[in-house]
Amino acid sequence: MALTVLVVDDDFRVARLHADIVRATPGFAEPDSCASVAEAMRLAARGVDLALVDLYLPDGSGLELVRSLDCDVFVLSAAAEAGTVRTALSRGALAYLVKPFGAEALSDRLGAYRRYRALLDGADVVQQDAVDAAIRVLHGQGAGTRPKGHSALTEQAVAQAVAAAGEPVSAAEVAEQVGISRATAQRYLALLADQGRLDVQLRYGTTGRPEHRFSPVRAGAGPLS
Amino acid sequence: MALTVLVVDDDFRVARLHADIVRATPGFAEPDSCASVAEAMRLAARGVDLALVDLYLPDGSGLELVRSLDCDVFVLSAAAEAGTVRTALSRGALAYLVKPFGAEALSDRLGAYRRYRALLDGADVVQQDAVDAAIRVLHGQGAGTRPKGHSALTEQAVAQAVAAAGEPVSAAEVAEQVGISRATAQRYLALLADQGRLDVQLRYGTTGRPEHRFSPVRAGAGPLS
DNA sequence: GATGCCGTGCGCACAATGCGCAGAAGTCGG
DNA sequence: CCGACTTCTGCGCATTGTGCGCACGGCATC
Repeated sequence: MALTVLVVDDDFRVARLHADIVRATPGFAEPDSCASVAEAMRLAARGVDLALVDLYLPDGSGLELVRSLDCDVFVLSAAAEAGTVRTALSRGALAYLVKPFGAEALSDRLGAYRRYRALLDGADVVQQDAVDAAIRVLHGQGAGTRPKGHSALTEQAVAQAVAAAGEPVSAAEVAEQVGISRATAQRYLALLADQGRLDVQLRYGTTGRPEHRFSPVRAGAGPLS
Repeated sequence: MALTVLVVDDDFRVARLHADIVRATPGFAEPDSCASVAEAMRLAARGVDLALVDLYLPDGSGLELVRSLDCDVFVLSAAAEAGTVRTALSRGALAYLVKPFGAEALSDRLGAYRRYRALLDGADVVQQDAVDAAIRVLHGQGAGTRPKGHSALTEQAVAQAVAAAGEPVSAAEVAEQVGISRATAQRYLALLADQGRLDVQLRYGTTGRPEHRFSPVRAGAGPLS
């Protein structure tokens, strides 16, 4: 039985992006989308397995919605205050993704959620082992499969350097920032771009090969220019 | 700052047992106890970090209490129906322990909760990797007992060597300090890092695989004992 | 004394990095 | 339009460190 998902985001482009990811993930039905607390409550009342909730909503608090919904919830939000994260988890969010994130990050967690449901739905009564296993499945290696020659720590450092830069940066600049070689920075930046997590622009105007400049993919609120 | 805990169980013997476990776990204040939903709401309103909630309560549903409480919640219950587990987690339970369980099971999870709080309280704004790390600390390996092939004495010696170093250290340095092999030091350091007790940095700059360097996790506001 | 389990060390496969360079991808001038 | 030149990217290879399977010693149990 395919799992039903409701995408709750007031930016229709973002909602569509997330719906596309759900659609592309095996085991999930065609997702619904809506843009407000009121509409989310109405659609969820029809029965839905999982809601993907942005915390910034026009008619109320996403955090309050997390508490009010009777279905499972993932929070997908640009809000990265530690207190917000804790409150969301405390109110029942089973996952918290900080925007911007790559399609694979969400897809992986959807896959993990499906396995979590399979473990708990497969039995009427569970032992402690099964409870622990289900929770671990849900929260296990959520990071995407990484090719050989790439380390999780270096990938994080590179992604953070780009995010912190506030403007497009070159491989050389990231290399200096992180303390790695230009070639290694280049490899990671290319990987992140391939995963859809970074945008690439070319800087023309000087002699020689144009420089690749990298910036975070914008999936947050506000119009894209 | 010691974390405050409220034990909610209508069996006073069980409540006392759980309170004793909390009392015996470092980093927690003298716990409060109560035996009903009404009393739990009243005591929690004064501010409490964590409630340990039994689902069978005389004046109402423990599951409803989980949703209503504004603090973090662990469910400790003999109720082992899969649907109940899912509902509890969906309503915000950060952990679910099926009665009867050993003192160590609860004590380990309290320790994991403390590290989870330290990770999230230690920063105003967090990155995705910090969110993931905090969740892993709460639900991952760190939540359980020590795996096979690890001794408490060695673990302690390794942790002390890192604490005493005053700067990030490599596995080879810890091995030399403690008098164990590099591979064994590596195993313990990796475990402690997975448990959220140590930070890992990579030392770049030479050809070959970068060296993992370990240091104590920077605690959040207030000293952890 | 035999057996099984636990924790450790050993040794090695391989993961992840930097180096250096070939060549890709531009600009510029004739 | 084309060749020369510049600047940058991508990649093969050597290097260094990690992670893991397995053997072994010690100890507890029968």
